[in-house]
Amino acid sequence: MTLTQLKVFVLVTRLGSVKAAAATLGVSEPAVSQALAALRQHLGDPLIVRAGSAMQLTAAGQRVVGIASQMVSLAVDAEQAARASTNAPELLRVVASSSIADSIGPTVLHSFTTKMANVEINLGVATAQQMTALLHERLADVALGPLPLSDTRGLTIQPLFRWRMVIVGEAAHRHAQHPHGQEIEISDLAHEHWLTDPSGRDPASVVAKMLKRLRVPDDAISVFANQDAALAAAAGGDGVVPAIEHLLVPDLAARGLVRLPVQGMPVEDMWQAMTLSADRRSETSARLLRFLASPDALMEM
Amino acid sequence: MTLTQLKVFVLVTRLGSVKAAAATLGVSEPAVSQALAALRQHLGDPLIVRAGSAMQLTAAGQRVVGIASQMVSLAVDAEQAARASTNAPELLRVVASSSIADSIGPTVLHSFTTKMANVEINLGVATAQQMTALLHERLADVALGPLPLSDTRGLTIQPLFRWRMVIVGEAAHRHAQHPHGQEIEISDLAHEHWLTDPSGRDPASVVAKMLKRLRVPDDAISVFANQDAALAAAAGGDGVVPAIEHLLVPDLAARGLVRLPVQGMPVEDMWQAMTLSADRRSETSARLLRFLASPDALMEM
DNA sequence: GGGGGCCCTAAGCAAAACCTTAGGAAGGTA
DNA sequence: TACCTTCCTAAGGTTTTGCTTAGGGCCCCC
Repeated sequence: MTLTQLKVFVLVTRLGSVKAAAATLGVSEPAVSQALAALRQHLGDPLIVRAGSAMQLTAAGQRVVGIASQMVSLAVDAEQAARASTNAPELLRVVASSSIADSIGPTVLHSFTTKMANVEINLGVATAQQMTALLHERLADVALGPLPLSDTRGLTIQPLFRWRMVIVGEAAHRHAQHPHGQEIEISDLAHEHWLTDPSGRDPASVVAKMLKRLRVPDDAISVFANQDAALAAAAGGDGVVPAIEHLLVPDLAARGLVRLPVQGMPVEDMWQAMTLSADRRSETSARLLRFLASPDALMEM
Repeated sequence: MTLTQLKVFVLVTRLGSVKAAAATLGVSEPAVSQALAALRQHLGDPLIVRAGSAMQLTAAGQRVVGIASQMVSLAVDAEQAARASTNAPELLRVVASSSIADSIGPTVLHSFTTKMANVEINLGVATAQQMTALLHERLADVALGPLPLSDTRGLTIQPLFRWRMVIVGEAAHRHAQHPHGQEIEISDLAHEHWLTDPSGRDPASVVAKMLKRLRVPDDAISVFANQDAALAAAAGGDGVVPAIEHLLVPDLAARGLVRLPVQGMPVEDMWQAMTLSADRRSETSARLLRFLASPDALMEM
């Protein structure tokens, strides 16, 4: 029984899937499956079994998962306690959606570290579902992203940043040719090829919700490392991009791109900052949230 | 950071010595020292340092040891929870002094398992100081032995068995020649060679206390695997044995041995049964203690 | 009944954990 | 000063973790 095995078990339980736990931990699926197998053998119980499409805890699993969760949490406590007692910088583990990690995240977090003495920030990328799991298991301290679809009980959620989604295509795009002032329907774009950053794969993101509403098939969606790469592909005529307005460079036209005049666009959405509920988060996490709500931080974003 | 490393750290802290922790875990001293070194490096703090003859926790060590202790305890909980949920026999880890483990321990514990359905007992040997550490860190459930010299706060202690110590030597021993009815002084035996079972090395035992009072040097004490082996050596004229009266076979004379007529002998002593305090011990541990206090168990012993 | 998604096992490998014996360093003690 | 106890490091070994890719089995859904 190792702490790694316990962490894996807890994550599989919370996410309801071996595959999701593997993605969250950034390892392959067999890695998770084997850690689970080792724990199962050690404890002499399957702990969690497939029940149709979901997974279900056994009786033993139910009792063990709470204990395992405490142990994972205490392991974090131990490391934090040691850091705090040795004047080592406090480590704040922040996870953010791909869009945020590629845009306002680094800037505003760096600004926070310069204001706060002796704090070190670690920024990772996750989906909204992963964020809730990572927060609950104390594997992350602060999460920045869209409002999760999953249960948010036990979390403190605070508005972070209001942004607007626009659709960008090549200047030569047929839908860019409409007479000035005339808008197209979003449904006209249902059969386009769509180019997104990794956030487009996050079911909680506005982009993914829109693509789902349009019933765009998976093979008509290409995921790029970031929005800029998607825009570069769009300039080559590969498709259209659901883009974050403030991330668009001013010289869009120079790159052969235009905002498509889609009705209802831009769509507004709000990114959120999340931590555990007030009594279970660290003081520094709370300070970061307060900073993110301050005018200073808003200016930076 | 592994659970093994945490267990080692907690034991070193409680026992105040790397050497003692190694003995308790049944491994070599470097094994403990290295586990500690790995944890020290991982947490970036020495955790516990030598301060003269004792060891002292650093600030970080003080904060970490409590967390580590909880983690070790939770690991035990997890295994017990899994066992309980799968109808596997509950495991009761009993440690006893060498004398008890070689005499009444196996008998009375076996009797308990037959009375209790689905309980498996694991019997180990430890000194009194080790017993308190093992109980506190939940590495043992019940301890049977002499009253510990160390702090017993947090423990429940219950009388187990009253026994009497006598001194046995070969029939040809010069002190066996005294006129009938005339006793010798115990101090007359200060320069004898003493043969004991491993309990003689436990500072909390009556035997060790007596040898210390007589200022018997270490090289005048030979430790045997059990009392019977010590008696066999005594029959060969190797020395005298501080023996447990009820463990003496009736045909002592046939083996060429006699009880030496020492003044003040036999000395009475009480073995104790110990667990964590009532609210922190398992129900089965409590049942074993109740059983050990019952007339049935007393009969067996 | 054929895909497709998800979980598992197999095989192979690198790294870490964990143990040993041998010997050095640092402290208290005679 | 010399010695002894205790802790640590060094060197070398086996075992366990933890990861990968490859592929088999099961279940749901069409």
